[in-house]
Parts: sequence; C-alpha cells; structure tokens
Amino acid sequence: MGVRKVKAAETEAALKAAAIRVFAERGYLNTKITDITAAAGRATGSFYQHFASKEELLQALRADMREQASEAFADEAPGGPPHDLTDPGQLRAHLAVAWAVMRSNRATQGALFESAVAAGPASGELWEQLVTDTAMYREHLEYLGEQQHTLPGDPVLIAAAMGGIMSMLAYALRPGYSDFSDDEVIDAMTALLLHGLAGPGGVLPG
Amino acid sequence: MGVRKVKAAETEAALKAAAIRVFAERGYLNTKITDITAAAGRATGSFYQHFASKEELLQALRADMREQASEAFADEAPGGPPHDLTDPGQLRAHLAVAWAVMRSNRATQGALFESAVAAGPASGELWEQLVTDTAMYREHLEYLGEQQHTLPGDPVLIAAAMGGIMSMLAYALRPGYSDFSDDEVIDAMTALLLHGLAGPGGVLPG
DNA sequence: GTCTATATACAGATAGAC
DNA sequence: GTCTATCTGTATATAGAC
Repeated sequence: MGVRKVKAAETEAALKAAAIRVFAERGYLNTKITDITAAAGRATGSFYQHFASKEELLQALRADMREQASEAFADEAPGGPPHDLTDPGQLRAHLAVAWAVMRSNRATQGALFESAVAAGPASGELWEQLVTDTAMYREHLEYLGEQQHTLPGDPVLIAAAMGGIMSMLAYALRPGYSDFSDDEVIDAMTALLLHGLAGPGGVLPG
Repeated sequence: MGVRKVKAAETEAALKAAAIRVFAERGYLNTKITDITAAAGRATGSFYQHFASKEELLQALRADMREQASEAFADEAPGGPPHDLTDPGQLRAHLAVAWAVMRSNRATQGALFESAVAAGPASGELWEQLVTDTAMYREHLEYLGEQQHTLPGDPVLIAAAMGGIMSMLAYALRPGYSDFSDDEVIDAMTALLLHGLAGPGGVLPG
C-alpha cells in the first residue's frame, strides 16, 4: 500500500472514530458533518473524500458492528444446532451476548436506531431493521415450533418484540439517570421472556 | 366568546388536525412548519400566532392524547383496586386498551416517540417518557410484589420493558409491509408477557 | 489527499399591510 | 387574526489552491 493510501485510510479511520465519539455525546441526528471533522482534527472538505454523506458513514459503521456481532455469536455456539430458547441458560446466554454487542457498540447502535426512526413511520425502516436484526431469534423460535412447542405468537412478531425491547432499553437506559447494571437487565429480561409475569410456577392458583 | 376568538380557535384546531394528518404521512421530524400550514390551508405566519414552535404544537397534541387515555383507562376500571397483571383476562384487557389508545393516536404517539429519540441518548428523554407512560404498570407490579408474588425484576424496569415493546410495535408496525391484526398483536403480547416463551406449562420437561 | 473559502439550499422566524 | 414578503441562521456540498 502506498503512503498516500495509508494516509487516506488513517483519515477514514479517524473520521469513523470521531463519529462514534460525537454520536455518543450528541446523538446521530444532532451531529453535523463539521462536528465529526472537527473532532477528528480534519477539514470539512476531507469528509467527502471518504463518505458521500453522514448516512453512508453510518452504513460503514454498521458493517463494522455486524462483523463484530457475528464473531460474538459464533464464539457462543460454534456451528452447533439452533438454541433452545426455552432453556434458561441458553436464553440468558443469548440475551447476554446480544446485550454486550449492543453496549460495546452503543454509539453505532443508537445512531442506526435514530436513523430508522427519523425515516418516519411510513418508511417501514424501523420494522425492517427490527426483522433483520432478529432473524436469529426467529429461526430459533421456528425450530421450537417444529418441536410441537406452543409459541406465544407468530415467530416474526415474537422475535421482533424480543429484539425491540433489547434495543429500546439499550438506547434509553443510560448511566446517570437510571442505575440498572448490565446483569440486572439481562436477568430481568431473561426471567420476563422465559416465564413472563406469572413466573416459573406456570398457571397461578385460582 | 367573540367572533375573533372563534376564528382563532378554528385556526388552532385546523393546524392541529393538519399536523396529525401530515405527521402520519411523513413523520414528525420530516415535516416542516410550512407543510402543516399548507395542509391546514393557512399562511405560514399564522402558525406562530398559536404555537411558538413545532415542539409546542406537539405538547398540545400530547395533552389531548393524555386526556383521551385517562378516560379510556377510567372506563376500563372505574375506581377499583389495582389490576392483577398475572390474570390473563386483566392483562389482556389492559394491553388492549393501551394498544387502542396508541393506535387511535398513531400520529401523535409516533411524533412523541420521534421527538424523544431525536433528543439523543444522552438527553434521557426517551427513558423519561418510558417511565412516565408506564407508571400504571409499575404500580400494578409493585402491588403484586406486596402480595409476595415473585417478579422477573425491578418493577420500574419491567414496566418500562412492557411499555417499550408496545410503543415500539405501535410505531414500527404499519399496514402494508406487515400484516398482523390488532388482535394478533394483543394476543401474542399477552401470551408472551404472561407466561413467556416457556408457555403456561411452567417449567419445561427436562 | 487535504486544506480554505465559498456557493447552494432551505427551514425557522419576523415585519408590516390588511 | 391572517396574510404576503422577506430576513436570518445554518447545514450541506463543492471549487480550487497546495
């Protein structure tokens, strides 16, 4: 790689890193291109040498996150059969990995969320994102269905609900104005999604 | 009331109605003040005679919705004791009313959601909105806790999760690119929140 | 490739006639 | 109170020198 390309790659990396920092502070929608370039110590014009728009930069960050996510889930279940989401340990492990990925990519995750919401309800972007991101849940639920297990509802809908609540909490829950630990959130969501409000006892005493 | 005040009230109502229409089409963040005035058949300048900003108009719409919501819930349980959310019928009724209010105020509900998200993660607005809107769930859960019922987690967190999933779905789920009926959604969420993925049977066979 | 300087575009808000 | 016309601020994107 020539020295020129190295410099370019450096700048691109600097812009991405700066974007992550400033997205975390002000949020995606509230940051201007110039906020990113300033935080990266570059000139405004340099931005467009690497990205056509803020949206395109976000897609690059999304690709990075996807890569990290698939690695994290590959570590969890290396090529094995689908998880049984009604097994407490497996459900918890799954939620814990998903939560860890979302939290370590807080800024990117939040930016994608903001972008999808800003597109408006009629665009369907948020629903599309929800369905895409929960494809793994959906598959596991469909597997359960094949095993004659009765599901609470359509696998697509249930999967979207599960993923939706996780990403909603990951976005809304910030240190400072609420003090739930990661473990507390994971435990609570595991219990809620596994046995619901009724608890592990099944049907309540009449 | 003088004729002048009548005209003013008419214009204000026209602006609110127009805002609801255009929010539903383009979303809150994507609509300009001029979109609203145009849809209402008024001049741009007239807007500021009634609202200082788009945000203030939204607060007015929120007040209208709150009023409607409290009526709906009052009809459901007129002055009675707190609901038992582990009772299938009561949980379903509760979710059904919440869903009906959100759907019949789709545009306002969506606009509030967009506004809270656009404020950025660091603002805490989305969390605040979530906690405020789920105060009723929280109280019911705390009541269950007092009855020695074991909850999946902190009432504030569980309530936020319940409300979060409902408003997320209400925003993301639109006719056209997904075809779940209201009943299907309510049934699925009732089942999920009541008994989780494991189902009403309680602990699964080993 | 990176920089400075500038052009373009548009939403928000106001001024003043009616 | 409502209108038309306009001003202001600001974010995006480009042009051209280095």
